[in-house]
Amino acid sequence: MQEGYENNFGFLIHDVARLMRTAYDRRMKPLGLTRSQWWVLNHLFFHQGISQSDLAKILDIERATLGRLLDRLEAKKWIYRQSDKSDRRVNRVYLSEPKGPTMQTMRREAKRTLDRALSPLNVAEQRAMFDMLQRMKVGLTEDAPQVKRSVE
Amino acid sequence: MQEGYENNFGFLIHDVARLMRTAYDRRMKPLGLTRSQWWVLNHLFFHQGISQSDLAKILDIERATLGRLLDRLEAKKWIYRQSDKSDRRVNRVYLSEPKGPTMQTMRREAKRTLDRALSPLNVAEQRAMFDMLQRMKVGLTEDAPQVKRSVE
DNA sequence: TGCATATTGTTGTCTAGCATATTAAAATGC
DNA sequence: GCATTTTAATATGCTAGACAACAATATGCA
Repeated sequence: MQEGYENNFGFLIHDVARLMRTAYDRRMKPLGLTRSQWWVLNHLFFHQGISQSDLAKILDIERATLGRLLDRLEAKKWIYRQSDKSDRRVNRVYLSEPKGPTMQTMRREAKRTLDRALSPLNVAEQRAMFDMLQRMKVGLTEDAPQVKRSVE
Repeated sequence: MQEGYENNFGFLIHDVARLMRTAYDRRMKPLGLTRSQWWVLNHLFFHQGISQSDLAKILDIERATLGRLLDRLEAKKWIYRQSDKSDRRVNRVYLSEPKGPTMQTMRREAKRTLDRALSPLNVAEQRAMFDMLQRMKVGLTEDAPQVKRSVE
């Protein structure tokens, strides 16, 4: 029962992702925002007024998960929700204000964190890795959807 | 403010790890064990009687996180704790029994999940990726420790 | 010996994720 | 035009992770 590399791969990628996340969260802490929150804000910057469901699709997380993320962001006044006039089920989400300076700081810290994480790789490797990860993601997202459909 | 590949890299690896985890968890669900729980059991198999702190170090998670993981595993009778005779602070952790068949099933499902996730890559790429991830992890774990030390 | 310091494990609090169920509203079908 | 189905958002419960603070216990040093 040796641990061949196939066995560890899943945990390795998981670890690297986790370590990057915590490294980033540590840097972000003084700002009072987590990586996920910042990622939402960042997307909102480009999609002011998007509905929660659509945003969840873009971020590829569950609507429930996003809902609570937005609760926290709304409590901190980073965003506000406004229900759609023509479809009252829909909540449209807006950035309270394009909080420039904080956004910049976050972007800078994100870059630093990433640079450090990627520092053991040369540029060609970084590119290769990015490419491979993208292909993996596509494969994995193609897998998932059939869950909903299959009623045994 | 374009999203260059540096900006997305962190989120991409995060996504891939998450997708793999959920794919695996879906397969494991019938067994009543999550990926994290299985990973703990797997390590215990090779380290019967290890202390919680040491196990947390190996798994590279917080002691608190592990403690609660063990609570759940103990409640389900997969493991038991026994306090050390010569150092009463220490809890030693044991597998209740080397539950063979379940372990095998989990291992098989882990392999299937991984094979599918890696299917977009050829063997050389898989090797390269594994190698790069390992180097990244080393770099990241070397970073973290200084946190404890820095007061200010 | 005795006190300061370090270690172990737990608890509390927070974020984030999934799944499932529920409710409200809209869209569709007959 | 009403009944059914679909969709949007929320609520709830569970796991997992981090961090901080704490009690009990060891250890080290003066």
